[in-house]
Amino acid sequence: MKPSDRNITTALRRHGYKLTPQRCAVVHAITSSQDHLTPTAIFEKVSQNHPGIGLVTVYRTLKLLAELELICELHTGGNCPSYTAGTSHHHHHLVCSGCGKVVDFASPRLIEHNVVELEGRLSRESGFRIDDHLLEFTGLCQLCQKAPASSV
Amino acid sequence: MKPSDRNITTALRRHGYKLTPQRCAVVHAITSSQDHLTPTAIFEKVSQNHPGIGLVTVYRTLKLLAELELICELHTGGNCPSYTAGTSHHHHHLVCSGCGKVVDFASPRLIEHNVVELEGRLSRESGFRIDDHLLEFTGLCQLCQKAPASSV
DNA sequence: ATCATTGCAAAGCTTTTGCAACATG
DNA sequence: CATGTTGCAAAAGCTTTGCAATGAT
Repeated sequence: MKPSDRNITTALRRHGYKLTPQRCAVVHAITSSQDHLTPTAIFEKVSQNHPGIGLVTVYRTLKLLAELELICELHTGGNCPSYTAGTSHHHHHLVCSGCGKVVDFASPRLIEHNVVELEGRLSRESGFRIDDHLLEFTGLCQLCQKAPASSV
Repeated sequence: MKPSDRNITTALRRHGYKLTPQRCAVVHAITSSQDHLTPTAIFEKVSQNHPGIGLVTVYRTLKLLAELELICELHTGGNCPSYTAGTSHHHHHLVCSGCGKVVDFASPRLIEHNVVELEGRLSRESGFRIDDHLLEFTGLCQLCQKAPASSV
């Protein structure tokens, strides 16, 4: 079991949840991928090593992990959310509008600094209590730029 | 008909689409609201003045308008996308994680400037052709802060 | 008059819920 | 062993598609 897996599984136990093989498998599927995966993709990945698992269990596990903020839930369009390892540590997104690929990047200090200041201003003006921020770029990845304008 | 409506409707005709009362109604529902509306909300709004309309037509119209970039499609979580007037051009979002309310704000010049520079760097490093960006803050709006921790 | 558009109904998806059987701590 | 968890099946969303009737240009 990878260290990142262990972080998550011990967190689960700390919160009083039981550690089932299914949960471990879902956790591993997420931590062992760099990409953002949809529930169905995770289900398929898990099914390879763990044939009996139910899609329902994947959904329930994802919901649980996201609520505990042990994984990151992202909505980029399409019908499904997608999930990725790593919590709220400020990584931001670069989303390909062609194939849906998502690349994370760390926000440079300069931006973070300005964003935090902006947060303060917005909070004062709007009355919101701001908890988090996300900077997202959309465009076309290298492959999709080369590809002839596909049906998408 | 509001000027913003006219912009959109003439754009539709320019693209060779017919100008039906249903389409006008959907356009008007969107331009006459400050909020981001879900397809169902738009359907209900339109139904008031236009009882016969089908939800299907609303979906089709939204899809069309979003493809032509005459309205802005936003995914914030929950199961539905939401739509708002204006293209995606540089307004950013403040999303309440309690009630889902979305407030737009214009990004200050300082941020835009830094973001554009970051875009260049990311583009070079990742090979993406970057088309747009979105800065999104999440938090709790004033009402939800006051509300006793609800079921959400 | 023509061809896009509408609305209905039905299908397709993703996601959630009810419940008996099961397995973890 | 007790309770949380699983998996099936079925329900509940939201969204799309097929098709005849309608209506804009």
